[in-house]
Amino acid sequence: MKATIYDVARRAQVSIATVSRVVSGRARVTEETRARVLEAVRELNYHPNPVAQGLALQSTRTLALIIDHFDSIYQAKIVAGAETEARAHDYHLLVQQVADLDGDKLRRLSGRIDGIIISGGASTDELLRAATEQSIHTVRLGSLVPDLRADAVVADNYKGAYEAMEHLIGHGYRRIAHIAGPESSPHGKLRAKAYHAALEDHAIPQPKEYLAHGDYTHESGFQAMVGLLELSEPPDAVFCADDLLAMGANLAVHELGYSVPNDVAIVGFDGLETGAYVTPPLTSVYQPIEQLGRVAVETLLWRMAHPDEELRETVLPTEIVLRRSCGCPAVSHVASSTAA
Amino acid sequence: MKATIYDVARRAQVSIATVSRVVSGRARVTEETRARVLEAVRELNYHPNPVAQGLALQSTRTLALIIDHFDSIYQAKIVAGAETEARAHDYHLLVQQVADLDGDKLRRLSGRIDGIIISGGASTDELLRAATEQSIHTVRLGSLVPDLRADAVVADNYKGAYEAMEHLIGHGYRRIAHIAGPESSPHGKLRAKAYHAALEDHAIPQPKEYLAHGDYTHESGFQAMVGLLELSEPPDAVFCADDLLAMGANLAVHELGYSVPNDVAIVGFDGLETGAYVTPPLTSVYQPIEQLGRVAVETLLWRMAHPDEELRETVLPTEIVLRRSCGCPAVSHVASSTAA
DNA sequence: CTGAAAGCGCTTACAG
DNA sequence: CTGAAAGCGCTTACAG
Repeated sequence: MKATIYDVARRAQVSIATVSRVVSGRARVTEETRARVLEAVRELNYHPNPVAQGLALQSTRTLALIIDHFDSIYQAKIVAGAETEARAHDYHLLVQQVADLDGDKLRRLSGRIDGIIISGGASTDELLRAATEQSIHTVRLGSLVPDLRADAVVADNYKGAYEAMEHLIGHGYRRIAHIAGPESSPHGKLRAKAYHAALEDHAIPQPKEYLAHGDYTHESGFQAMVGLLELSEPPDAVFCADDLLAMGANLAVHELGYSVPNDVAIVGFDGLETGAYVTPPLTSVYQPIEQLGRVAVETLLWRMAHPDEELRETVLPTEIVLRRSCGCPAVSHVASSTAA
Repeated sequence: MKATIYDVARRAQVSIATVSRVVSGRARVTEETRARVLEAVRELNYHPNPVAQGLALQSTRTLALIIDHFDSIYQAKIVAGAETEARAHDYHLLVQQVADLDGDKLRRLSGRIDGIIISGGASTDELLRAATEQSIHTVRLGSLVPDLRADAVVADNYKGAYEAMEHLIGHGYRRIAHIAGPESSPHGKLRAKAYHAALEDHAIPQPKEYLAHGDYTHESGFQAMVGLLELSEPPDAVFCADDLLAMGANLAVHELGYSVPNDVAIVGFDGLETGAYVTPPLTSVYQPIEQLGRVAVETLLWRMAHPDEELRETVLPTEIVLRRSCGCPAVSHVASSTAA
């Protein structure tokens, strides 16, 4: 029922080679034959079978996006950006949830894709070696890693976090705690590093108890904050490694009868829209998540076209969004954001 | 560099047919040859090329998930569920953002997938006709539609919304408003219908001004609530078509100097975890979003195996999660939820 | 049980 | 410019 290139050739009285040429536009064809072929194509509603093309061309025109778990708005936005950019270039996007991608899993996937975008944490040394061997181009959602043959796309985690800290310090807070991400998070590590550096640079003490850990969930932020508030000298400000932690922390402050930002100020990271709707609206470091997905695809496509260029790392700027949880007297929950 | 079936055959001293047989396990082979082939497979690290298999078998073992835009936690969870289930059956998942999928776009996709899961709103009459013509199996994330040849997977929107209304009525509220979803949302329509029915059944007046509309964003919920509060007789409770609307509405109440739930109670829909972390924690109708994605894939796979069975609609139950925005005196932001 | 061969639907040197 | 043919890497009747 589905027309093939043979059907078109027969109807247009030409060979399949000619049909292929006019459909692909990759070679000169007489205007007259071309018209005949096009006519047949339309009549039969012919569309080349992409699988057959894939076999002949050794290219699938599909990319894979690999992230350990698709369960938060972050992943949704990465997918949104990546799919949009892929589609703009006539590529398709496959998604896969794999935390521990290895050479073997990669090999099973490799036949159906031309390249992969992989969440920073899962792109291990072994994996990249395997990818290289199978000549699968790879871009990391994360920083460049020495000796790993993978381009990188990442937000400026360190700088963003540092600015958040300077903002808190500027408000006059001097007992600043940090609820960090899990140990396994490369981004989290950079944000924690900036936390320490900013305090150090401003000669502000940083007691060990002021460093707590969560796993990027609301509840872990809640728990961490409870711990912080039970300290004999609780912090007067907390910088959280992401907005979910910050929202959890914020509720904990309320639950224990304190107030944000009067008793303790809070700043998050990600700049999620939802942060504008908690009480008080959450100050946060915005990172362009959807754009990260878009640029990752862009980079991958570029790499596929230029296999021998040197590694490229794209660092996207962050921007602090001032709302009220930091102590700023904002006019409205939306108007005060500096980000577009 | 990548081993093909020919390489394996040569090494094992058999024909490619035999290699295919042992690798696929679809036919009897002497234990001895089988061992030789397996040995060669291992040595060469052979994995069949899925594209070639796809061409030969006329099946790609990949499914497409089509939703207009991947930008909220809802879509992330659908992807999570769908990909998990697909992977469990050795299928892959392609995602695509298309609001107005039509026969033509479908045809371009059809060569690379065996079936599609499509967001309710986009599965029009025309589309389904096209899908049927191309014998592409389709499952709707939404209700069954008369005369449309597509299985359906959906949460019990009507019942969930009705229960939410009864809960508010049980609290004693009598001026209950509704912030509905956009006109284009099938789910939204059902929730609005339940709103009206519950009031009707309890002989509670429902002034026109109490029906507002949003587009499932925080900000539209905020604006709608502002409008409601400016009424000469503002509502004392508001049922929102989703949690984002509810969070926006909640902030609006605070911004205008009122209190939730004392001045106006709020109930949302979706039961997002994040709703537990606003102030006050949001009562909501939980729907198993990830499971919707999982069951959609399950249904699609079942349909592919049983093309002639009659249409199937799976309705998943919702469950009201009592937190504090409705007026319930909850012990903790988490402990009071009735949902697991 | 095993192999030779055709077929899945394309693309692209190679001739003419 | 156009066609015949080989090739992409598999699967599966059909013989033997």
